[in-house]
Amino acid sequence: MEQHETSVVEALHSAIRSAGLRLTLPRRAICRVLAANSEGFLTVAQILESVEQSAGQIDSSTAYRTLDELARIGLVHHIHFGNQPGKWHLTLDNDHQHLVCETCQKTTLVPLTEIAPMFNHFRDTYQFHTNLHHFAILGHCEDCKPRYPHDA
Amino acid sequence: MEQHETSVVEALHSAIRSAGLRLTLPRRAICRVLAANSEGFLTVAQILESVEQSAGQIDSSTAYRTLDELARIGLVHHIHFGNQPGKWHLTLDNDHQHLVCETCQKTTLVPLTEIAPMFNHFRDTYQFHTNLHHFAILGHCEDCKPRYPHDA
DNA sequence: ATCCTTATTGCAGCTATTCGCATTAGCATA
DNA sequence: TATGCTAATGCGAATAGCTGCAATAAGGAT
Repeated sequence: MEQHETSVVEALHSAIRSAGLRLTLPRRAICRVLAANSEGFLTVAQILESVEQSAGQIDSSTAYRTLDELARIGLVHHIHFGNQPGKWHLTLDNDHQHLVCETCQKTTLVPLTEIAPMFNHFRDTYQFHTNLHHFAILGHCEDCKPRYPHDA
Repeated sequence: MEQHETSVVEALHSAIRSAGLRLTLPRRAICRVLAANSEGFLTVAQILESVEQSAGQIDSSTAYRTLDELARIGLVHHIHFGNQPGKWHLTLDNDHQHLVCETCQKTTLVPLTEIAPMFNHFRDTYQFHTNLHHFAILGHCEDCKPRYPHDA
């Protein structure tokens, strides 16, 4: 395992611990897989497969529950592209947001500073506290033309 | 059926026809149910139940496919609240966006004019065309305290 | 009114995801 | 290091949602 991966795993571990969650074997294994694929979006099936190779088998319900917890404490996103199974993605950096193309899944990072004004507006005007961790913005990139005019 | 509901149904019918889709019995039934609940968010299970009372039974796969088509031509949203089944909502008016509380599901409407600047920014800066129809903003209302500090 | 093309439907079966509950194992404390 | 509390796991079963395909029915053309 690379040095960088190791430090990502350690960061995840300490985040889990400081959120008051227990650091179990399945959770360690999932953290390792996520850290080894910090660039990509993984399905639960892919995560289970990877875990099985490095550690033992874990139950899929455990994976779903763990990923939900990690999302709740802000360590991962989950995104649905069209009708495909949901995908999970590390979000160690909390300083940007994702614009994801629903067609080609190209992801563009937007600094939080560019979108914070809108969320501050929601908070001040509507007393609504946006959950940035669960929040990814879907649409289309320039290359992937929408099928219907209204999709623009 | 109220006068208003009737006109909503007719608007849906003509939108379906002008999108090049066929106006079938199951689709008519689904339109009627949506129009009768234009304020709320309905699960597929609720839609099926309502349809069964007014018209005959329709298959759940037909409902899913019909709702997908309606979403594609911009007549409905679909939103997921946490881990609950997805919900569908009429969007005849395209002039607002939804802020949805993940805990109590209270929904706040925000005029599109208040959020358009951000999406225009995405378009101009990143060539990213946000899909407003599939897009709902999740978070927490003032009354539903987040369980973890970072959720604020 | 009938015919023809093909979009839609219903069915069967499958994948994805969730839930309840008894058992196990973190980890705080003694 | 041993003990106790309870969060988390694994299993089984249920629900949600999707897909392929043969049969059906919209709706344009005759």
